Amino acid sequence: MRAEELKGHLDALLLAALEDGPRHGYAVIEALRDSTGGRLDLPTGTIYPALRRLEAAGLITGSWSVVGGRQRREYRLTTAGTRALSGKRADWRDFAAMVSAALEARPWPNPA
Amino acid sequence: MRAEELKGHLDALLLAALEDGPRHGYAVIEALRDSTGGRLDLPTGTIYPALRRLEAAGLITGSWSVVGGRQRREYRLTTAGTRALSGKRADWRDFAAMVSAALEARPWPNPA
DNA sequence: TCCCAATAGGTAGGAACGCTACCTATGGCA
DNA sequence: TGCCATAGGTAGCGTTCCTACCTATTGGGA
Repeated sequence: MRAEELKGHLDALLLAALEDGPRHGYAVIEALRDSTGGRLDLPTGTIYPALRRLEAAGLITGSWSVVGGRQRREYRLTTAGTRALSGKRADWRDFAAMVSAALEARPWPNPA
Repeated sequence: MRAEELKGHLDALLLAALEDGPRHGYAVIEALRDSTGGRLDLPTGTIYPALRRLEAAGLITGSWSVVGGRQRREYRLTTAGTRALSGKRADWRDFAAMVSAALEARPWPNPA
């Protein structure tokens, strides 16, 4: 599945992927792929700018490390990020309920 | 609720609002407001361009009429629009399931 | 030995889409 | 008379995600 429709929800997914421990960008991609059964396979050009955006917003912090000769930038949630995640989870539930209601609604229930 | 996160899903909502009969733009806004309990209150600057986009795509057709001295442009689903709606409903369900999975996932299930 | 795939990071530029802020017009009410 | 609700519309902006690139290391296969 393409992520064209993700607009506005990607941040929540990234924060959720970092919830259980620090990860570097490439591992975030794999985590999202795994947690969605392969349906969500995001390109690096989506992930890396998004992580920098979240870092600039103070929701995550990144630090460089070197593993096996390769540079890694590991990100972890900040306190603000943890708070933002729970807010975004609630937003998602509201949003999903709203869209489902509008999509499934019978607009002319013909009240008795 | 703002519709900032609607990107990509607005079309489905508009088509759904037209599913039970033709409506003009203003009535579409009211239908969405009603079917979501007032949570989704979209501005005209969102609705009118979107309806024209759907018309250009052949998913709805519009026709002018005059009601009470006011011009109205009534839109109705085309056959392609009906087909697109059921496709978009399925897309929404897949998308919602995917995001929910990723948001609620326990990425470290610590397999036995 | 050389090249490619996988892993890991990144940028530049563009397209899509919804929003804000406007504008026009009618009918009815204060 | 002026304003609000109804009804249609446009221009331009900002955000965000995508495509298409680029660099670099490690390890395996030809």
